Amino acid sequence: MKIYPVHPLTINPSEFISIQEKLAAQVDVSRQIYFHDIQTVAGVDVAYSNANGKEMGFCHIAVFDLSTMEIMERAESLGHITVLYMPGFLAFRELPLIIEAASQLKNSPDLFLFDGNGILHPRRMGIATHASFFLGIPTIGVAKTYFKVGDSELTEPDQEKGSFTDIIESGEIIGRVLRTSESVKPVFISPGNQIDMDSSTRIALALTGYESRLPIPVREADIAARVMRQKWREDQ
DNA sequence: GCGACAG
DNA sequence: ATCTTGTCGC
Repeated sequence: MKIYPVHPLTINPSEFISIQEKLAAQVDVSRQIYFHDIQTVAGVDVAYSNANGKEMGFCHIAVFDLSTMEIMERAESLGHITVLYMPGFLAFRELPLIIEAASQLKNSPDLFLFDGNGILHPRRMGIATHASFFLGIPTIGVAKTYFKVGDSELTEPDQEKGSFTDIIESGEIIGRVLRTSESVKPVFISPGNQIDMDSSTRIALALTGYESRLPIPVREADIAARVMRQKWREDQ
């Protein structure tokens, strides 16, 4: 699929904030997207391996056909991770591998789901949002743990599947605490770009099965990335 | 200085 | 995220 060269993928940390602020001004989270409007969805995740001070990253992208929920295509990439993890700057750490894998996809998916946040971020520029500028396609962020932004407070949603509460900062809904299955830990949903909050919530819920609290594409990418790492270790 | 902290 | 064994609970 085509990748848009928004900016170099290897950047000096001193430029992280200015890049996020520049892109944040171009985010559009007003578009409604319905499940029946999309045919293929990609799940993305990165697994890591630390050895003698060196860190390797393994990225896997799994594309599902929504009509059959079968995997249509996969793409992978691996390489040394040079950027340290810092809350708020996950994209600069993982994007190089993600974009490398995405560029290998033969067909462009209709939507991307990420393990991490979208606009639920100090500068509304979580990894799902940042990635959308390179992909040119709607993205949704699905985080497993809460990333507190500003003075946003959490309200626990009901235990019933599908119930959610809003995460609000300065009057703006920037994310949702969503119970994807009854009585399981909730996930934190936020639109990445080119899609609105309600559509992101609906789609994330619709893509979640009984085997995991995570949407199936994200869960699949998570498992496959670990398999990549395991095979790599066996060859070392 | 202290606490918080997506993956 | 990753390092790691057993173990409490449905």
